[in-house]
Amino acid sequence: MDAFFVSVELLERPDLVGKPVIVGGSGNRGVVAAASYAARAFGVHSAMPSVRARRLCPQAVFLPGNHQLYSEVSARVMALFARYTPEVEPLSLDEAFLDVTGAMRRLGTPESIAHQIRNEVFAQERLHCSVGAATTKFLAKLGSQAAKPKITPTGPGPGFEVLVIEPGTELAFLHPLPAKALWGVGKVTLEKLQRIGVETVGDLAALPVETVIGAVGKAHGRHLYDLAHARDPRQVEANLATKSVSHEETFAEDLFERQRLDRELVRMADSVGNRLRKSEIAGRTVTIKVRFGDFTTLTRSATQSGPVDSGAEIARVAKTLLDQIDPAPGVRLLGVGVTGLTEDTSRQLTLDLDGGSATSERPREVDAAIDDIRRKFGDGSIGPAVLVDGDGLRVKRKGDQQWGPDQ
DNA sequence: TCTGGGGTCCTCCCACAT
DNA sequence: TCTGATGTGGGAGGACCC
Repeated sequence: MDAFFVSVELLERPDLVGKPVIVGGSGNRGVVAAASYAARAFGVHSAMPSVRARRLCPQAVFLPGNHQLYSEVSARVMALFARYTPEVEPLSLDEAFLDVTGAMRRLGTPESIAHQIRNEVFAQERLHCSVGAATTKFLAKLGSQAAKPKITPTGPGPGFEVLVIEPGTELAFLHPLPAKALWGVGKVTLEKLQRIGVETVGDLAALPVETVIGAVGKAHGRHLYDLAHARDPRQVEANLATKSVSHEETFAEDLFERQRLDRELVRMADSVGNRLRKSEIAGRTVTIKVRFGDFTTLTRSATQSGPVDSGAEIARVAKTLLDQIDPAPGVRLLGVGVTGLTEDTSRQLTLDLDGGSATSERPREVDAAIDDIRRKFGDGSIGPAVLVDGDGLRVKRKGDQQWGPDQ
């Protein structure tokens, strides 16, 4: 999807079409989630600190973003894709891989299918998308990027809309591209590659694989070398299992008090537990993440004997992990996550070696009752008592603060 | 310039078992 | 019984993606 978040917003705000619009965090610690093509002409791009974006383009209209709405639109678009092929692998809210091999006899060439999808997405959602078609996922992705509208100083120019990389032409397309275009080449890897004289994908492809491995490591080097030769054996995989569920937040101001941090942990653990139970999964490893004011970041984790999905249990483990960290320098970001996920949500019975003392474990019925109440009356209807303050109960939901704390 | 949130994957180190 | 090699899982950190 092209400038997805912004495009969804413009459906509600047609008065802003053609103007520089930025979706993202408005606060001093926020970042740009998406920028309209008019804003991009000023050098604004996603992941840029909002402060800088505002400096580059003071006339831009900032919108706070609506993660829930984008998820709903995304789900409808993904459902539309599924009418073409069951092999749909969502990559994010606004991107997906489709394996249309099995649909070609029914629907025509990949190029024809791509146009049909574009037209149908626009007819249904009034949103534009760009499509790349190729024999591998990686090349299809590069194709879709190349097909997007072009950014020029005078505004957006039309793109290819659909770009097919025909079999046999892969290397001619790939090799002139900058090495940064390869999946897995970010700032650090690019510097390592530049040290051995690599600027383009073609430069990398011309080197012996051992040289690439020497520069960036074994697994990474082998992978990049293969991509540079247009070799990408990964299949489109529908129904990929989630591997972790987490919630993290940057605070508007650094926090120093342990009591306040504990409350935030409970809030986040409650959100993570809620999402785990909604997905009917549970995980054995609880991880906390702490980022200090100077941006140094620590993680601490603990693996339990059995899977957990209860907010109270996750919070209990998270608090013991936080005991290992001194918050005195000031905590900028706090996060809680669960990994080692399994669909087996049956709870491990533990030996109570304390002679029957009360533990934090509580019957599953309590969580089940909470879930029922939330289904009927909304997420904010019930929650841990510690989260009740002057404004009532405040719980956290995914996407509540997607792009940084508000102003 | 000053850096969000939700993820995945890889590497290194260490402890422990074989 | 001790020692070294090897495999494995957990923990921590980091790079990268959208």
